Amino acid sequence: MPKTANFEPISATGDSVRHRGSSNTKALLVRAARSRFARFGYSATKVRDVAADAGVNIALINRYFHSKEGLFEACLSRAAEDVDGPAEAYDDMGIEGLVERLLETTLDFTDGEMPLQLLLLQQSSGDAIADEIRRKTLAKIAQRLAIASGWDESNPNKGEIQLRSQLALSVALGVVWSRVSMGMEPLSTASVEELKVPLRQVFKSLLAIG
Amino acid sequence: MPKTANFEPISATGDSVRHRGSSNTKALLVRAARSRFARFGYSATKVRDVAADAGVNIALINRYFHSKEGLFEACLSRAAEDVDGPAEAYDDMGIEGLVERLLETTLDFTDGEMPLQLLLLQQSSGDAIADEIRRKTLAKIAQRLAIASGWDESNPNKGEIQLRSQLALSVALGVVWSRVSMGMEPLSTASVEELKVPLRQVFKSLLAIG
Amino acid sequence: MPKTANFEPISATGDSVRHRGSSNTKALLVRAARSRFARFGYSATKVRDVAADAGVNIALINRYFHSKEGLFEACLSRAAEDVDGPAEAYDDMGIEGLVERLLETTLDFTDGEMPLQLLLLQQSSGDAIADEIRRKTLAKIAQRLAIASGWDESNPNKGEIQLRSQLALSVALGVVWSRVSMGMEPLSTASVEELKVPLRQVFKSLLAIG
Amino acid sequence: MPKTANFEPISATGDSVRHRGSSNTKALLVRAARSRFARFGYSATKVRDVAADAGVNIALINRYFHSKEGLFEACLSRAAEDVDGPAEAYDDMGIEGLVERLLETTLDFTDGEMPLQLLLLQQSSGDAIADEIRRKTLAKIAQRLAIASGWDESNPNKGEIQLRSQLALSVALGVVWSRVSMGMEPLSTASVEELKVPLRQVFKSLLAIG
DNA sequence: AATGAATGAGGTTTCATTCAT
DNA sequence: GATGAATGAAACCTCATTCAT
Repeated sequence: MPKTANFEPISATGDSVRHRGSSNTKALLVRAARSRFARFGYSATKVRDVAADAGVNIALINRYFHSKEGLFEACLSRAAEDVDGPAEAYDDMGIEGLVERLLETTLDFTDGEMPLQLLLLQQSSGDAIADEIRRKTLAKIAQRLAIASGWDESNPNKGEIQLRSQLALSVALGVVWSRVSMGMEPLSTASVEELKVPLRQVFKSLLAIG
Repeated sequence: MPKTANFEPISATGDSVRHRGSSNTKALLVRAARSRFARFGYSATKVRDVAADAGVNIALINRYFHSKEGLFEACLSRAAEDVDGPAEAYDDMGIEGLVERLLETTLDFTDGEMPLQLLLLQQSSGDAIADEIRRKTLAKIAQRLAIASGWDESNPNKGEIQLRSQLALSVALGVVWSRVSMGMEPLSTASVEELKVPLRQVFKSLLAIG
Repeated sequence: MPKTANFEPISATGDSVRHRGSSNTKALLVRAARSRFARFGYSATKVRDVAADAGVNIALINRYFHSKEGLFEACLSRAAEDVDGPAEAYDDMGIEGLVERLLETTLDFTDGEMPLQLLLLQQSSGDAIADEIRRKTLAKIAQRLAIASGWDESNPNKGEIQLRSQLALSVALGVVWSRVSMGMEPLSTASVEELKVPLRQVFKSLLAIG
Repeated sequence: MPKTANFEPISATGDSVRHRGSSNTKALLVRAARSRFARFGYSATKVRDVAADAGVNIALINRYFHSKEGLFEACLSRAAEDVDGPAEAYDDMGIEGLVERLLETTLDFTDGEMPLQLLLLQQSSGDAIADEIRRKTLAKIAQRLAIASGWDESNPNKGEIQLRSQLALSVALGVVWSRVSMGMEPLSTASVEELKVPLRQVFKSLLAIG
């Protein structure tokens, strides 16, 4: 007997009136999908559940995104955009600001969206296009960390800086996974302040090359 | 239309002799299954592919492990055992030895099995029993790190030590994922020596509480 | 993996003005629908494509024809009417005129609508009502051929005449199908004159009972 | 309310025991599928009904034929083979024998399979590969008729002979359709003898060029 | 009257599992 | 004990139809 537990529905909104407005529906679907994709992975996520979470009819997923993979790519693109946004902001923030920003992204002491994005980037659909987006987005994040921490084409240490930036990103991914996806206790429910101190030290030791 | 890439078969053994002895078959299946479960996740793994990798008939999976979830649990148990083995060894190794051991586990400069085990522990089947094994195994690993780094029921810092141990484990998981599963470059192909230096510093800063 | 080719849109009219007057819209829809129904069959025809061909909103199909089957029946009725029109004309045309008329219908050397009508009559929707219309329309055509070629309640050969009339109709259907639907070459692009000679002989041999 | 009548199941065999033997199952499926494809068309045919007709589980269709289109292509290939079989036999039969053979194919006074094959060749799935098979098979049949009736690269009438052969094939297709698919009465239930006379004359007038 | 969003039924396909040899 | 065929549940997707502006 198949047993794959069917994660309980997470109703996004209570009302179930028709005709919510199409621009809104897409956003609702992407949000619901990202949450499931990020936490349960691509193949364990059922489009029916995503539609139920968003409170819309299942056929709208295909109407707007053409397929389950299209929906996944839309989530990834959103993630890529969200990461793209503050690109320039990185440039002149210095190591101190960079580390604080990475802490914020990892520990999410604002609205709770960024960790889901990071989690999502760890999920593969097996589709080549989606995997390319994932890879590029992660590479871009790492590259920004590298640039902000002194990477330069002419820098003799550029190789090491790149490596350390990818390690820093890996740390962020690992911590987010342990907290959000695995729910490791007490890590998951520890206060942001408790975690900031050791993590800040880790990020500094990786990104601040003397 | 992107096609969901169907991961190519990976023959576990070169020979394809029939009737290879039923005791051996189980081990072949577990090894093949662990590889797929760890890399592609539970639901993206097809038992037919596992059987093909192991070179055995698909029905044997159900005969030996009763179900796909049974096979997954068997893989997890193996992982737990592998981790259980040197339990006592941790006790008296001190911070230095502990860090070196964690480096070894993470960077895998021996036989390449440990990273797969860690990766496997990140995969959920959605099954309550299997998830409980995962959770407990991860908790046990973290707890050992904590004990080896000074945790004690009477230690006033025991909370912080526990937290830092879980962070160290999270770092290991994140790095293994980036290297093995994502194949982040150049991190993935960097030499162990290159990575040891920054990672050692990270683990030390987390586990050595002054 | 072969992809089910999605027949390209065929704009029925060049202009795409809105609010083109509801009376005209029905005719546009019927013309577009007949073309698709006749060439691709009932179930392979998508109402969305018909609406696109006609340049009108898809919901109008249901407003005007109540359902896809209603639209199909409307097409059939048009076909029946087109065939009904010159009914009386048949009566006194003699075998010679009859054969010439059948040649014209089959080879369509005027406006190109008749072959579509014949093709349409070969398509079934699976709906009982529509199928009854089809059957009756075909029977009526055959009966006219019979009457024009000497059929009479009191004619001792009336059975054979009816049979031969149905064979003649079958020949017309088969030739139209080969030319228009299958596009059999060089039959499809042969000149009317080339085809008239052998076909005339066929029709005569069937309808002129010595 | 959608009404597309669901053609009643046609049980091929009464018993419903398991494990019929795989080689047999494929044949059962092809036979059941050909019948439905030929009579109702590709898209009106539901694989579930085909499986039910064959008395086997629906999943076996995908196991053996990979997809609905694969099943359709298998049916077409069978038709092509069936037509290929007696190829050489055509060569030395002369016009008389050729006409008799065409009569047999059309009127089917043996086992009732050939008309279904001809009907099947009139059905399109919209798939390019399948359509190519159809086209080639029909072309091959026509070409054989042409050769048997005197076609030759050096024959000055070769163009006309080809055209007349395609017309003869069209006649056969039309008659089969009227009888088998439409069930035109009394044509459909007329005795073979009644139909042979007029049809023989038609085929002769088309294929015997003086 | 006309439109675009939303719906629900039903079709094809996948895949873990079980049966008989 | 081992195998390949067969099964059934459930997933994704399509499409005719209806609602609300």
